[in-house]
Amino acid sequence: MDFMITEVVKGLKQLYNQDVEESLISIQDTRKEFEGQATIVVFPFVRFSKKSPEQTANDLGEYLVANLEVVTAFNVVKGFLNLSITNSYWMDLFNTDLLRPDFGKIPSNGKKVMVEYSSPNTNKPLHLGHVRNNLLGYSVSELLKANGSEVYKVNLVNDRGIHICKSMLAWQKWGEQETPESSGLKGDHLVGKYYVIFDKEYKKEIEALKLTGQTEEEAKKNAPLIREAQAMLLAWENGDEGVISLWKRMNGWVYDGFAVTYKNLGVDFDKYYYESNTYLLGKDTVDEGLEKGVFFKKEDGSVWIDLTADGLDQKLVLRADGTSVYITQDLGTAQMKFDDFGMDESIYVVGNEQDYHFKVLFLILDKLGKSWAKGLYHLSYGMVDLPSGKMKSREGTVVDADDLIAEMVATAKQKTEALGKVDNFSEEEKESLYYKIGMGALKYFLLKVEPKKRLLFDPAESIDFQGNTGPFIQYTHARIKSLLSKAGFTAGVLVDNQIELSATELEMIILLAKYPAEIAAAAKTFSPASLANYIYEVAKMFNKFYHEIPPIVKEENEQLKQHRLNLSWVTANVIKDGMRILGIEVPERM
RNA sequence: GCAUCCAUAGCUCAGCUGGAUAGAGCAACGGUUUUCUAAACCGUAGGUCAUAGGUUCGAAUCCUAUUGGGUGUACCA
Repeated sequence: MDFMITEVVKGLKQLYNQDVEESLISIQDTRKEFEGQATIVVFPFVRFSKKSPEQTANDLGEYLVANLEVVTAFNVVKGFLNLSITNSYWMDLFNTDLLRPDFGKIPSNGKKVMVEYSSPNTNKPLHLGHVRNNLLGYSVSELLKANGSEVYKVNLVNDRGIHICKSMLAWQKWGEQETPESSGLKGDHLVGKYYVIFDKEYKKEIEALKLTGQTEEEAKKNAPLIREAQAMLLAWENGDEGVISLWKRMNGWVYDGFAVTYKNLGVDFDKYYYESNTYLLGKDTVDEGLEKGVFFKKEDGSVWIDLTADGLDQKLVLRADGTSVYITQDLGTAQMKFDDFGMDESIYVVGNEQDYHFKVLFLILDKLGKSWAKGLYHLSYGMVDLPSGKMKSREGTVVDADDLIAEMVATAKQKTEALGKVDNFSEEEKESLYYKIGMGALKYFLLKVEPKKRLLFDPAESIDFQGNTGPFIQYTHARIKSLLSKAGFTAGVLVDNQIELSATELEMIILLAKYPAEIAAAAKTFSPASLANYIYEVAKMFNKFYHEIPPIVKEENEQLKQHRLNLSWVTANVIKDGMRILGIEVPERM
């Protein structure tokens, strides 16, 4: 439609002798109730046309009909100029653009982007909140790749700290040498079990201390368990061999467990970073900031930054004893990541409870004069809520990722079997299909919602297989595949551009043609959700088309048959490719 | 208190840089299968876009205030 904008600019120049920015011209789809396919809003032009909106639209309409061959007619409704465009224009577009095997592939834009996501703690298994993070991180990565960027996916593992020591200590005390092998538990679940035990015992100690007259706060500080955990952390930092080897052993169990969950989720990483390696970073950056006068030192030796002029608070960046806080290592890690990859943009996929932290982090890096600071972006997403309230991992009231996956696959199995369409599938094919459908439902459900919005997850009712869902889209794809094979479709056969198009066929071409623009728009806003909703539109449109025309397989007019198959083929390609970006597989049959 | 995000149909969500009569799905009700997969399609019903102002030819969209909710405001990570 770019040629249309160019022509409108020329027309306005000729009609009213006015130069107009292209951005002032908005071309949109004509609403169904009116004649035409493209609509130009003329209100912005009346200022210089000095005529009524209707008259202005008429002038422009006449100009376009006279000067553009593809525009055959126009009508004016209020300030809206509706243009009728020849079918052959759309057919040419379809033939030369959409039918190309590489339709939807966007050439490289030369940008390097890092996406950091997942970032789990190694003291407990992954839960539903992590699932949202992982799916978002993975699909945003794929989205940016599809838009022509070079993407590095990294996972910064939080493998040290007091919370890790809690699991370790509890295992030491009550674990009786239990291992994943001896217990049959997945490694991350085993470790998580001891994290919960720690919390339970810790709470008991607090209650006991409160009975002796201590306040809640004192009791929390003085409980023997927490003191032991702190001592363990200190020993760890001092390189105590016993603690380190226990740490390695238990972390190993967790990684084995995570590997399984990641595989099931279909996510992967180009590089892992570990906080046990990065937690001392950032002190150089602090020195740098002091030199540049960005930071200042208080009498006690602690280092701060004053952000009150930016509407934020004073923020500690280094303790008086010289040890790091959270933001210290994030400053150092940001520098290290840039030194490693030299990326133009860096996306942090982290929940919205850390909005403030990242605001501060990016602001500090900018004040330090880091040229790359403007390429940093916090992809913030809302929490996943349950009808019963919040998930609390310490209390074990979470929706566990592995349980959820298993449940989804089981539901897919049950629903598929009830439909009785898989009788001629092998056992292996069945298992693979149930997995694809179950995960498709889960992934689509989580991804179709705008990241920054909170998401309500009702295990009993939320996951559906009808309507705007993953399986609906998968089903549409499978249906097209079945159609193409029954009809003996060959790709790459062009149909004469004079062929008659139905209203739905025309709508489909227009919708499908938007695919590359949809990818670009979704990439720009880091939002898989908009792409997900677009794919749904495509699938819905196909189903409508499929129902309102007679069976294609039996169509005797070869041109018509080939054209309808072409249309189906492009639809299937767009669905498959779009779903791939979302990290969702589409089966060939279901 | 301050900061920040959110509020659209009974429920879950769309609604692009302001554009025409605000759209889907689920749930409810009715219909469609001797023809390519009915996990589909068609129809009915369902709305004061939280409230009140403002800007504009035009506001769900932008601005201000108010209400309700989430999150943050740690020398935790």
